[in-house]
Amino acid sequence: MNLVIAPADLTPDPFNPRCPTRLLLDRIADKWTVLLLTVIAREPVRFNALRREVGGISQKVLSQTLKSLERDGLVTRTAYPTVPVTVEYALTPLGISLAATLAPLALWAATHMGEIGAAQDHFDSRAGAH
Amino acid sequence: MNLVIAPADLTPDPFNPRCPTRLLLDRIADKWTVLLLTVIAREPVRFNALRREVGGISQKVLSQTLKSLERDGLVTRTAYPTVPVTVEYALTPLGISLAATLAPLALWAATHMGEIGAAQDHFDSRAGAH
DNA sequence: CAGAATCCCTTTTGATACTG
DNA sequence: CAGTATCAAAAGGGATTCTG
Repeated sequence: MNLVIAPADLTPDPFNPRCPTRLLLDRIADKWTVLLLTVIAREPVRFNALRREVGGISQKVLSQTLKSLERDGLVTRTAYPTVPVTVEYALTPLGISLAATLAPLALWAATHMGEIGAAQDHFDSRAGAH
Repeated sequence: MNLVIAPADLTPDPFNPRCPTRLLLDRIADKWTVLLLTVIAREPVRFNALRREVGGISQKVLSQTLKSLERDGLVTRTAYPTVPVTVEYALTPLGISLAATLAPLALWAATHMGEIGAAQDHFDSRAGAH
């Protein structure tokens, strides 16, 4: 049984640490990046509003992550000269396309996380059995 | 006391640290999990072959990650009583469905990583300009 | 071959305090 | 409001050694 999830030329060689998939994963596979991307995708949002929406993230980490996203061309940062200053984060077209690619993941999670939890319980009960 | 659990939604509330998307990301958003999933998806594979295919991963981390994947019900581990023993890892149906959901990401990476690199160069050159 | 165990270092993350 | 600076804690990850 051989599951082909993409044409041969679209499954880059993990042999090569420089394959695009690895480069992308090294960038977005952290605790917050994907989550921030999906939240900003809903609508442009300000710093502290974003922080409240994503419960549990510290100022520092939010700031760092947003800076990385901006550097990667996925997010724009717009400062308005109000008093006090307000800053709005939004997705770039590139960010929109990545968020769209990531979106099915949220659906998968909502559908299948229960199965994962059940598998964990089963595994743990068997491990503890002896 | 009447607790209403939100129905499965395409955009779950990141407000709640227990939303399925966050739970899934906390599990798979690390350096190797997604990569291993996509490699095993191609065909069942043995431990050291897997390690060679995914260059750069240590025995310890490969072992740990595979154990987590097995615990989550995403991967099966089958030991054959050969001498020496051979162990084959394959995806479960759940793992196959997750790998299929993740697959478009590899295509996105192949298509757009160049743009991210260009954005980084642009950002860095502007930052260094003053 | 397929790991488990150990040691150790690096990166990530968080808490707290302070600034324009 | 939107951050930065600093310190401390924790997790992640790697190199090496050993075993059934």
